[in-house]
Amino acid sequence: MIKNNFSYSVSVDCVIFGYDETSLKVLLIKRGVDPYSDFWALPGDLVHPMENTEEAVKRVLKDLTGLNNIFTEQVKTFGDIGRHPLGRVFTISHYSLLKIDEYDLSPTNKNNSPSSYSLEAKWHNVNRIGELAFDHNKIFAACKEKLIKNAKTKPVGFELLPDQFTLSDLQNLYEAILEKKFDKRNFRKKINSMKLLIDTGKNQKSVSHRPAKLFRFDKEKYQRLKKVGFNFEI
Amino acid sequence: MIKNNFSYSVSVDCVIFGYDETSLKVLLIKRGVDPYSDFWALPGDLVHPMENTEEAVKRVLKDLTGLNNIFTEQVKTFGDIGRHPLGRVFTISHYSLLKIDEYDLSPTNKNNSPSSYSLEAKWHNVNRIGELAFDHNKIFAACKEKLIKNAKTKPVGFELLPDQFTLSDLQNLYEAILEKKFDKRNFRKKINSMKLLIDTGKNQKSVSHRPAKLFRFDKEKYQRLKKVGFNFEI
DNA sequence: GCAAAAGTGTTACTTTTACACCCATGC
DNA sequence: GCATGGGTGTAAAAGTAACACTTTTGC
Repeated sequence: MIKNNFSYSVSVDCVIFGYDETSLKVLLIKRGVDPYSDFWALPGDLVHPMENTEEAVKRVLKDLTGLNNIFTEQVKTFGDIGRHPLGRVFTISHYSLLKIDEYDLSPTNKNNSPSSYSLEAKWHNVNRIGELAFDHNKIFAACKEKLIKNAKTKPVGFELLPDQFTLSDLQNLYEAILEKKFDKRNFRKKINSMKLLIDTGKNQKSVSHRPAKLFRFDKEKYQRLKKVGFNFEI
Repeated sequence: MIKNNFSYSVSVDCVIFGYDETSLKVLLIKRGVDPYSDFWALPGDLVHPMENTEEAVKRVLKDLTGLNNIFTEQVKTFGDIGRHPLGRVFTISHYSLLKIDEYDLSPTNKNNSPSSYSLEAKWHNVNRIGELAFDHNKIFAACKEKLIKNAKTKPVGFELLPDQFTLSDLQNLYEAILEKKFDKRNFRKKINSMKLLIDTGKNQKSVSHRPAKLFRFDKEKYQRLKKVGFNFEI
């Protein structure tokens, strides 16, 4: 047998999380081709010869959502023998966080062109996903675990919220990610003590209760503080 | 151009840490072949067609050290265009922790058969490594960062110590990894409160000061506690 | 007997937790 | 005027940080 060291394929897969003011969601595509035709799967694609891994991820996300500015982080690479029926395919998994209001998936949203492999894309509650294609359940689990871990120590939550949000939005989001309830006053005390939110001066409109203040996350200040050794922590 | 989706190569690289009672070390090999002949590099090898990623890692570690039981964790995959001069090679990096007393590298140690690519293997102080082959400096940095992060919240330190160790050994190790001094009494109080050490009843021998007690880490108890929600933390 | 590291408790300070009522708005 | 979620402070408890002297051994 002639030894050929260049006979593998490499793909990226994205676990795209969103938050719809109620629960944490993941964006899955329904495959339209074999293998695993009609199974729900993670969006992904082969890494092209002339692009870096991160570029492949950005391309997959752009093609699926139309958005360029999606937060992304590499999680883990899966490459077991037999994980793909067509050959040895390693996949570098990532989790991505998108502001669901910037990509409000609806049946009429024409941005939505999942990819040549897929028929449709749909948000799924993270606690209610069934059997996925390939080893995607394993990949999803690893990415969810990483999101949870990161949420505790990095301000990733803000990537899932609209630019302006209320303190209750923020608390509800963290309760959804960490699957844990917080005391309202203690939660606000902690957030407040970090001094990373900017009061926009605006309030909620047309709510049938006292309107909440709207805040923005001060990303620049966070970057500065981080360099000086500050640690975000929920 | 005919599109061939199976034209990449995938390797594993290992950042092997050790601790010699003084400082944190990393085991590097000196390359004996081009590219980067005579450069120090991370041990690694291509993933063979009929082995899983983890098997490739175990093989690399076994070939280099003769040891089977080395703790290992996947860190990050590097696959930029041009990172390898011979083609598109993705490398899945890992950090590994070994008890340096089980592999006491000396010029006469005949276990030491670094690999077909290399001339010699040598421990380097983690703070004094020069320019490495390929993008190995970047890989090393990522793995060191992950080790530091894990050391704070998982009992990985014990993988670097002999089976029996003193509390000062443990403190010195954590001071070396985290580059930070601890108060002796507070450190012991914290370790003690976790109740994860077994007093062997034995003491140090032939030291010209009061001999310290020797302890072992209770791995089984830790596994049990972890399931019930216990979190290790230094 | 002296040098060297082992071992050991108490107090101040900081952080975390628990908890209940008034406020602004829409209907 | 009532239902709804928004907004606020205080006290007890737990955890963390600072600190100094006695003990045991080898030489």
